[in-house]
Amino acid sequence: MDDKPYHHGDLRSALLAAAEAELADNGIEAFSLRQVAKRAGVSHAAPAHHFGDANGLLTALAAEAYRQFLAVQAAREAAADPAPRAQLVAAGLGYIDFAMSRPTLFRLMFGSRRPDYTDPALQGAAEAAYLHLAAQVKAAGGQTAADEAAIWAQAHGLADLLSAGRLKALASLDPSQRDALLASILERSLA
Amino acid sequence: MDDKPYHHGDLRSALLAAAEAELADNGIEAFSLRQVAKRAGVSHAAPAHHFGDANGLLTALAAEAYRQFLAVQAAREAAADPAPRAQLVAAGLGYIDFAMSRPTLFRLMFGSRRPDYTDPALQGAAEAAYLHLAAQVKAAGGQTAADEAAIWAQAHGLADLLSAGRLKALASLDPSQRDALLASILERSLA
DNA sequence: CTCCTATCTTGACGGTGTCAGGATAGGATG
DNA sequence: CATCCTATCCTGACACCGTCAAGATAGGAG
Repeated sequence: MDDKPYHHGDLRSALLAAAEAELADNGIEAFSLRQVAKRAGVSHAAPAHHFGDANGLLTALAAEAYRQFLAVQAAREAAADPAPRAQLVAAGLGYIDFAMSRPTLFRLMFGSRRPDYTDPALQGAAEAAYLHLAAQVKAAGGQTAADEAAIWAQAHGLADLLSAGRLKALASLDPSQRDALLASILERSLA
Repeated sequence: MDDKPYHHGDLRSALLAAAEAELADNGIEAFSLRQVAKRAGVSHAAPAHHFGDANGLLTALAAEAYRQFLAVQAAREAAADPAPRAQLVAAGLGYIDFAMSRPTLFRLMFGSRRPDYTDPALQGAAEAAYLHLAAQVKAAGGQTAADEAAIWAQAHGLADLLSAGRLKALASLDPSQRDALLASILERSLA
């Protein structure tokens, strides 16, 4: 039984984990800073010192989410054919995989204005994810802004619709079948 | 100067308009039912009788938004080449046009869980928009679920990223140039 | 041992959504 | 025309929320 020392030790990490769990349970609409504090076993005003305000917590969580977002894509790429086009498709599949397995985090990253994108940490993490995609597009032979927009929007659209449960035909497939179909769709957007 | 009669006359419509304005001004995160009531010049509890609760108002607003969403697409189609593939591209451009000109409504429709999709009115309006797209895809020669998903996700991804301001390269173009580029991207997703 | 600073708690404030109960208007019924 | 009746709208209350100010505590620096 953990007694509760006055000083938590690593409250910042605990609050981030509690926030992610709270977000997954109740959705971003019902997000409550006080509930997060209660889940972490701490008073309602404790988060203020680490994150400033509620949006500050969500900003830090979004930054961490962008890092995991990139990690999922990198893991997919490492397991895929090293040919540039195959790597780009693998990145797209990772993009979609993240959205489907962590839908509320994905929505926090792309569908909410609560995170503060002027925050250097978040801006850096989001920029890193974007630059990775841009580099993949260039390596695969893409040269124009249209090439970049096409593949990005294709992956993003699939990710957003699937994570929201709006593509029932694809959502009901086995992961392997679905990946094959998604890969074929992603390849359509390569010039 | 409008005096305020006890009975408003058409409070329901006035509240929907006020809600849309409030949404456009402050975003969905800061949406407040009391602010909407104040903007409509009515007490804070007046909306309850017409919409039940706050999500009820947003549900009705989302249903109306889906109708306008479809109307924008239809207007684009009417002004375009009647060939099936051109019609489908025109619908996609209307999809994106709506998202860029009414970003908060678009986010309400696709990026929020506050509207209640078990509501018959909303379900019907959203279904109508989907069926229109499906019919366009079929008319243009699409046969598989992949064809439908590909064009839908392409349009949706472009719409979502553009309305969120994440595709700066495309957002800075003239509308006519942008439409031409978007059309070429949409056509990539046609098998 | 003492102080000092970061950390956490308690208490308060205005704002929010929702519910209960009362006031009003305008049409339907007699 | 008079009466009722129901939809419409208001007032007041409640619990919850985010944020701020002030106090309590811990653990290291000197």
